Amino acid sequence: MNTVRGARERARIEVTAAIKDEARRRLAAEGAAKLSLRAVARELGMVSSALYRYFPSRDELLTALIIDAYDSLGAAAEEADARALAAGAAPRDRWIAACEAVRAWALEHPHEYALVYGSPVPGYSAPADTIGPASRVGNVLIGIVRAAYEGRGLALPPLPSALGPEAARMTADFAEGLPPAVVAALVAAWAQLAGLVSFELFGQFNRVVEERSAFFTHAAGQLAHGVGLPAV
Amino acid sequence: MNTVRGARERARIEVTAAIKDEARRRLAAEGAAKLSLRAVARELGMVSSALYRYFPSRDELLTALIIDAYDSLGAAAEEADARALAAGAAPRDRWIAACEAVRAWALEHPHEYALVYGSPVPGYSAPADTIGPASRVGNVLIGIVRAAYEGRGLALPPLPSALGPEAARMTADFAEGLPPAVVAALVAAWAQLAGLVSFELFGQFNRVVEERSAFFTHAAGQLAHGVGLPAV
DNA sequence: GCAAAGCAAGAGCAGTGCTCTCGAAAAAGA
DNA sequence: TCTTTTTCGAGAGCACTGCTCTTGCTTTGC
Repeated sequence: MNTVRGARERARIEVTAAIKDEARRRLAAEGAAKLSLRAVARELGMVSSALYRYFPSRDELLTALIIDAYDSLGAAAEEADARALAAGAAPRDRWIAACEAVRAWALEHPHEYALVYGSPVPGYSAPADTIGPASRVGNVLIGIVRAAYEGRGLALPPLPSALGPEAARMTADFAEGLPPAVVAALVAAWAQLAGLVSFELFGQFNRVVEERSAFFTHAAGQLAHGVGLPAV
Repeated sequence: MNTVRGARERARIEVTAAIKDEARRRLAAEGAAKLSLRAVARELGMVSSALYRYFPSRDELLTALIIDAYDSLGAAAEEADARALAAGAAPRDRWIAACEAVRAWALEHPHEYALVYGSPVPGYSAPADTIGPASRVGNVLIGIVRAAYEGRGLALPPLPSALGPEAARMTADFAEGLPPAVVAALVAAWAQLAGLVSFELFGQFNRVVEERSAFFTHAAGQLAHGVGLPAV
């Protein structure tokens, strides 16, 4: 099923890719709000109605870009962790490396980051095709913590009883084998990481934090501590 | 300067308020992306060009809504903290109360929250009139930590030396008297709080966290611990 | 009482997302 | 190989957007 049938099918794949590329270019230049199908079509030398053969609506185009962005961000985190692992880094340093990779990717692709972690029109529920790519960053973090845990265990204060069942469910769902308290801390740390990156990217740190890079590294270390990663 | 001069000035104030109210209504109903000046004008029985006498552009209208949202959110946090304080709550419980007030406000006004803490078109720098209202929530958090510090001091691990000058500058800028390590942790916690709320609001916790409320309270407690607030 | 300023209305421009129809080209079936 | 079906690009068109400019009317300040 991997073979491309005919010239038509091949052309379709190429045109679809060209549309996404051009859309990504315009996204990087002007942001999601000003991304217009007509402008993309114009730049590609086609008429706007022709574009609807490839994407049924502007939102569908954006969804495609979102999936690609999740994948790109996830890959960046995975690669950074793999590099740290190959260099023999301790779990805490792998964690920080992964966090810094997320931040670096976000700074390089601010509008794409905003697309995935900014405000996706509250109330909007992401289509199912996004949930796989969306979890890649989370999985990297889980993997790091799991490696640390399997090495020598992790010391974390016990969960309040109100959260016991919920943490157990989360553990069963996507982090089997880890202590529930660690999983709960992990999910929170994931959200907090995004908060740090978003604040820097969206200007909330203007006039507040100047040494962004050093500050972020320190905060990432705090997050590592929060999920129980030992300082050494 | 508080007296309203004539009927014209009074009318101007009323119309301006009516425009903002209607815009807020449409914002809550459909989100910022679909907020249209023409629709607001239509609903108010005026023609779209008339609206430009009150707001020079759509972005200016949104900026006005942003300022109001910051103020409303800040007031909610301040009130929650004042209530907790009046009830004799310990700093940690005041902290959690303030965090929960932020979350509750966000859940009640999702689109307005998205307007201020979502993606404000990266690269856009907030106009100066927003920085006052924007810092109200931060000031609440600072006040709580300050009360705890002045009571009995706070134990926090020392800062890495790379962050010393930056933390000292932040301390001098908006949290005079607190230990720099606490101020750095405070700023990070503020961003992390927003990350937690944003993730819940923007659907990132779909299929991940179910018991949102209990989870948030637990995470807020972790944040309190991170800034050094004692558990008792 | 009168000139100046403030205001609403309307027309108009350039742009948008999206739909529909039509003719040409490619693919599939006979 | 010839015919039918599917796929595609182009163009016109609809309803909408932000925004500007001009035209009169009303309120204000002198």
